[in-house]
Amino acid sequence: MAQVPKEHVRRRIVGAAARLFAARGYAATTVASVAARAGTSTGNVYKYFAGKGALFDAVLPPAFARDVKRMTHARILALGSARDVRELPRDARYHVVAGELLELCLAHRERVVILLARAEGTRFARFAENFARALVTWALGYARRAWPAVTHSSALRFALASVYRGYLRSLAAALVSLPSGPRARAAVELLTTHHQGGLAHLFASVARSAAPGGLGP
Amino acid sequence: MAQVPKEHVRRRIVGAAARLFAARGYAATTVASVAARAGTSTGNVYKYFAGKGALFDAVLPPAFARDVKRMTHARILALGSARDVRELPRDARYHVVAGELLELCLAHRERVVILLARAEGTRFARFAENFARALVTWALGYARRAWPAVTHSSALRFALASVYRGYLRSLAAALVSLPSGPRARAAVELLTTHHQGGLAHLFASVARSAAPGGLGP
Amino acid sequence: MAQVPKEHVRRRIVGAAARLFAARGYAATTVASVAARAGTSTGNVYKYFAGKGALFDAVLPPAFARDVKRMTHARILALGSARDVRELPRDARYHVVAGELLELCLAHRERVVILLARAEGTRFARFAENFARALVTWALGYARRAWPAVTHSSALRFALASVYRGYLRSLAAALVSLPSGPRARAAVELLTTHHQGGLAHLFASVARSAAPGGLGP
Amino acid sequence: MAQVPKEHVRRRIVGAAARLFAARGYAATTVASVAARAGTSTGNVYKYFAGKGALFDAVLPPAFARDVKRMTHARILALGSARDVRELPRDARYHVVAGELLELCLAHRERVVILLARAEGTRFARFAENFARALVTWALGYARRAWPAVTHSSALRFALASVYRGYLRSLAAALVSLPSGPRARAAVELLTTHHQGGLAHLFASVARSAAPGGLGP
DNA sequence: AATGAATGAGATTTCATTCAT
DNA sequence: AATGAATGAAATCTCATTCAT
Repeated sequence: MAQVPKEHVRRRIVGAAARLFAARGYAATTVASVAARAGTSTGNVYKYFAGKGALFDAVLPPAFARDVKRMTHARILALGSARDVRELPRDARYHVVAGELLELCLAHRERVVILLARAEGTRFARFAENFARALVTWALGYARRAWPAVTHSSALRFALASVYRGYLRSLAAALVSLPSGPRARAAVELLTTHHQGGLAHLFASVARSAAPGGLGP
Repeated sequence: MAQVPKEHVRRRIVGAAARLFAARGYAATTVASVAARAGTSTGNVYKYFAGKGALFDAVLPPAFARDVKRMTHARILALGSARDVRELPRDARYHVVAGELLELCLAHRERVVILLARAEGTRFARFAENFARALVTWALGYARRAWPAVTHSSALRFALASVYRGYLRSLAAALVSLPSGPRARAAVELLTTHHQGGLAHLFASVARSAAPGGLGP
Repeated sequence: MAQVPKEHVRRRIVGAAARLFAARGYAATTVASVAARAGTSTGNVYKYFAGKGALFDAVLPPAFARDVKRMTHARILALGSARDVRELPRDARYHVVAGELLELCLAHRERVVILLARAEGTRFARFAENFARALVTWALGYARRAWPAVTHSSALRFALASVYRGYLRSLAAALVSLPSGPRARAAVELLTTHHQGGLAHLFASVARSAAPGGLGP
Repeated sequence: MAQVPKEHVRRRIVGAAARLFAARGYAATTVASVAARAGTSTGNVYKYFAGKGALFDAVLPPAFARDVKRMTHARILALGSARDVRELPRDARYHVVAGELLELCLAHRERVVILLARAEGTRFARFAENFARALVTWALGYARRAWPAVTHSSALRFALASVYRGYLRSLAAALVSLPSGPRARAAVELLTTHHQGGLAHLFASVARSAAPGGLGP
């Protein structure tokens, strides 16, 4: 009666792959280990997926990457020229967009980690890098509005790219390491506080044309 | 090849391995590619090193990891309870220690990158993670002195760990991507500005027991 | 599926297998593809046949191979010592036998193709080769009657074997490629004209003990 | 000292592959069996060839197929409108061209077999088919000159294609089965006698618009 | 000491065959 | 009887490691 590949098994395989890809990376994960964790045989994985690549596509559909990129851009645009999020009204578009992005990430923890940090060997190997570059452009656009005195050195571009990559990875790590929703949410808020506080301090620092100076540990 | 002194060949192999491990990661680097880049043969690599693992140990001696850890700890301790680095006198111990750490990283770019971001498949696979955990402990110790009102939730511990991992990775990326010393230095300063500004904002935010609020893009 | 009589399903499977074996060869045909084309499941194929080998036996029973061999031999014997088929009377035994062989081949196109050209991997892998060898013996027997001057060199034996293999394969190709009966018949006649004309020329040439000389492109 | 992959081993591998491909076909030959027959290991084959496909390319370079095609065409063109090769003078271009083609085939026995009959699974899978089609066109061009009364039915085209495929295969078989040069030469001459005699008979038969009639066994 | 050819274990993928439903 | 998911052996290919020269 099994006319269709059992959705149950399929989900187990995708789930096992997502966990292993997120933990060890795509290249370092063997199909055999995915099968074992999914409680099936290596050969059977190929009943459901044409190959390791197709399995990856099932774990991380290309559309997902586009969504993450689009929503992140939207969040930056929604800031307008506000220097501090707290200036914005409770019902500002920013809060809606930021909330949606957070929900997306919470709902797809492993995917986010894989996309941002474990995609070695896949078409997304350079995604985090390219994404960070896009974020820099968007962030500098924001800086032009909110901190007009900021000058755009190549070191600044580089630092911003790193900062964003780190922020993204941190979000990914929080999502995958904290299984409970509320704790993950709390961590994401703290990370965002740090990230945005750091950027404000960085832009202020650069705007003063002063030598940058640190504030903490 | 009797013209080439033994030590010279050894250094060439270690150098080639360092570059390739830093660029592609340990697991994705083949011994053959190391030999080719070092201008020797695969077989000869095994005359100098017992195996790929031993080659890795030569590239990244355990002592190096300890040094990075120790010096980073020293830098945090040297902050004392200063909330802003700019409060400290020009000749404060902090500046000495921070300078030394920076020099160490600049002098061993590839090692730092490998240690923090390309150690998949080696004994240091989890180093960055563990290191970040230690940093959290030290950072919370600092927070107790500088921001006594800060409470230690597990979400805070987690966020701090992520923040540090991101900071370390960013430093690593700057070191490996910016070959010129001055540009690397500039980027490292900007990254540190962001990092410390973010932490100050984070601790202040937590200390106010207020909901955390962002400041930037 | 209780509506479908057992024998009906069996025939569908054998038919699908025959078509696929003839088109791609035994080895290159998967049981799954046979099942799919037969409109049933792989598992069910094994309800009717013990394995892929048994399925092949059903498609091409050993008796069929014997029939082809016997009738071909009969056709040669029926020639007697006639050098040209046109010498024979309309109602000569030869015409009966040749007609029967043609009908057999037309009625079992796929089987003939498989037997002569697509049996790689089966017990009939060398059938065409052995058959051709037998044909050579029979043809030399005929030559002794019709062209007594012909001498039996090993090169002649070999050439005859090849000629027969080619002729058989050509028949097979005509049978499988030309679905319409009349066109297949026309092609078979042309092939036979070529084949017999070629043999007559060959024997005449050898009988003259002259260096063989060609006549066409 | 072994700066270059040993030509000796390379030749052994190519030789073993040529023999096995010719005997069993490309698809049915495993790399392991090639290695075993070459007296080396599976893995080592990949030191010399990028993969099974590259090994095939080494056994049968694409240029070889072009040569066979070109020279065969030249042989037909060199016939002009002669109905019988024996009409041509001893020093006619035809004899030169035919001799060259024969030498090529004798020098590359296995290649010819593989090209014409054992290329399943390679880019040459349909070579024999396409080649035969080209030969038909050339042969009909010749027929227009030498036998102007011949009409071109589709059955004739088909029969000619089969005849040529058979002829080519026969040549291939002669080349690979008869190790001694003189015997192979003798067989090839007999095959050509049969082939050309058959064609002459066939064209004459069609030209008479009479029902085709056979002449032999 | 140096070379690079050779080895063999392990990864991905295919498919004949089995088995639970 | 029928289904198609599951299995596992075998094929292609990669690469750390060894070995003859």
